[in-house]
Amino acid sequence: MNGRSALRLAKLQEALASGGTLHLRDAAELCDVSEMTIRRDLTTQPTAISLLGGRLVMANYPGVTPIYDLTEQQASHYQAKYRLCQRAIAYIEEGDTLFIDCGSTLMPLLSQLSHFHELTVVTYALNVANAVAALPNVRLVLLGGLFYAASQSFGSDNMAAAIERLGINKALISAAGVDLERGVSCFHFHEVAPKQAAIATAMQRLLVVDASKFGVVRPAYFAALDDFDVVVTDEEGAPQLLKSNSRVVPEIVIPSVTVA
Amino acid sequence: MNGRSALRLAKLQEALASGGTLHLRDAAELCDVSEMTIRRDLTTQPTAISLLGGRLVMANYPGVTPIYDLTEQQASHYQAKYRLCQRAIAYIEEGDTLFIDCGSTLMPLLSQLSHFHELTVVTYALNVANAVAALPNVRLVLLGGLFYAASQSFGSDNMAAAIERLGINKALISAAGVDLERGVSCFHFHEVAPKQAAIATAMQRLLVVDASKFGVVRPAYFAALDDFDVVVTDEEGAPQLLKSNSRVVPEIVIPSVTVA
DNA sequence: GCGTTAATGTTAAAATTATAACATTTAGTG
DNA sequence: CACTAAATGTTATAATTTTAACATTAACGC
Repeated sequence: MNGRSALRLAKLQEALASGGTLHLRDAAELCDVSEMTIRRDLTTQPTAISLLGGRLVMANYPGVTPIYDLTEQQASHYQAKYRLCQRAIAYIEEGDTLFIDCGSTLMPLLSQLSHFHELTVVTYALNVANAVAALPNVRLVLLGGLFYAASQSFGSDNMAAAIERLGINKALISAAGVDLERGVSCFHFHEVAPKQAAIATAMQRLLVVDASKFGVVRPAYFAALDDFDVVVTDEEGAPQLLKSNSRVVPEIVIPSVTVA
Repeated sequence: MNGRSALRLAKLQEALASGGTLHLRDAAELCDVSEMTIRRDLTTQPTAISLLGGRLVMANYPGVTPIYDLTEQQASHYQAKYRLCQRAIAYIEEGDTLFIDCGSTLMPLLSQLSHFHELTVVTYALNVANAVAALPNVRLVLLGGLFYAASQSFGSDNMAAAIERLGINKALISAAGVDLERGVSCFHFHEVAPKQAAIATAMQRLLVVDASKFGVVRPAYFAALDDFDVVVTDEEGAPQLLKSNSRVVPEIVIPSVTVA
């Protein structure tokens, strides 16, 4: 009977909603059925709950335990991101107030922040906030507003004003496209205001992008390349790539491009 | 050698920072050691990573997969919370703009919101935001500010103003203490401003508390009991309990207390 | 270099979890 | 009421994960 199966799953989902895991054994007891029935519910019905080594967890929980495992390839693709952030972290100093942009690029940076004694992170991204909230040594300021699921970030009218009120030391900005002529761009328009405000306020502006973004233009323009003090990227030939992909660029001076 | 173990864990933690799980096998390969060494790292060193059925997950991820399992007792204690929220949800209607307070009381309510077609949730709590962010049918407005880990919520100067700008329909407020004479109170002072602003703005004010909070006074007072239109609680004798625990209360009229 | 100790690897056994097959119960139908 | 089919339970078996013991390797001091 399909209906009862759905009821059980709803019950379990509600039990898991506030976080945590539930052992299959406990789940079975909670629903007063056998473990096998719970297993069958999970495989038969489409559900947000997944079974991980005998324990039920919410699969869709943000940043949480997704169904997909990081395979080796993903892990090595992660390596690239990680190295990129390793270079970026060289610019961070004790006591800094950092603006951290949304997206996945800067995520590997965050866990590294635990090595510092005291930092402040300003962000408008939920995934960034979650990662930073777990760090006891880092003060977190989240700029709220209406949530945009696509970028896991918030947008609001007075975000620019809120950013300008903060004493941001260094802005770490990510981008989806970088072109010498057409400038630096991203996908979502609501990201433009916070990025621009951070660039305007910060004492030091770092653009953190992997080389695959060079020569690419995305819908939302938010800065010229020379608005940044430093461009942190991952390939040796990145500056050349940047030049070759755009047309005429004699007068534009690339800032100090960091290449390990 | 302790140092290398820590290095490996750092590497793995960074790999997991952006969410996801890593199979023990892949973790071992990533670090170029045997699975056994990873196991030992995990048991020897204190770390935020936990092993769940052969997969590495971040244990401290907010609302995420904590190390503790919900035992039966916790699950049944959850039952109480769940029933409380079941009563609260009766007041929610299609299209509502809800203010959801911080704390764990209202968490079971959130997954129930998926049954509606369209809702808006306003909150200043990170755990609430995370749960709501996963719901495609609910618009999320997060009120940001400085993060307070103790209550998983944010505080800022202009939060009251931000709340008053929003058209909040119903405010669902939780509390740590309710006393007829001394009013409604919570633990943290930074919660007072948002709670009061929500109470001031909302068209309908619901206090959602289990009966164990009656007769209790906590440091931060934020409202009188009759500031609320509805008190949702879980025990039959709750209103009586409320009366008996305070001293003289002839003139105070308890609003419509919901008891199933 | 040698001996010592910590770190890591290997292997086998134990415990747990997953899968499959078949038995039993329950709900619905004529 | 008997019959059918879906749902659930039970059991055995396979696969995986965990634990423990011992072997091997690497680091360090003298």
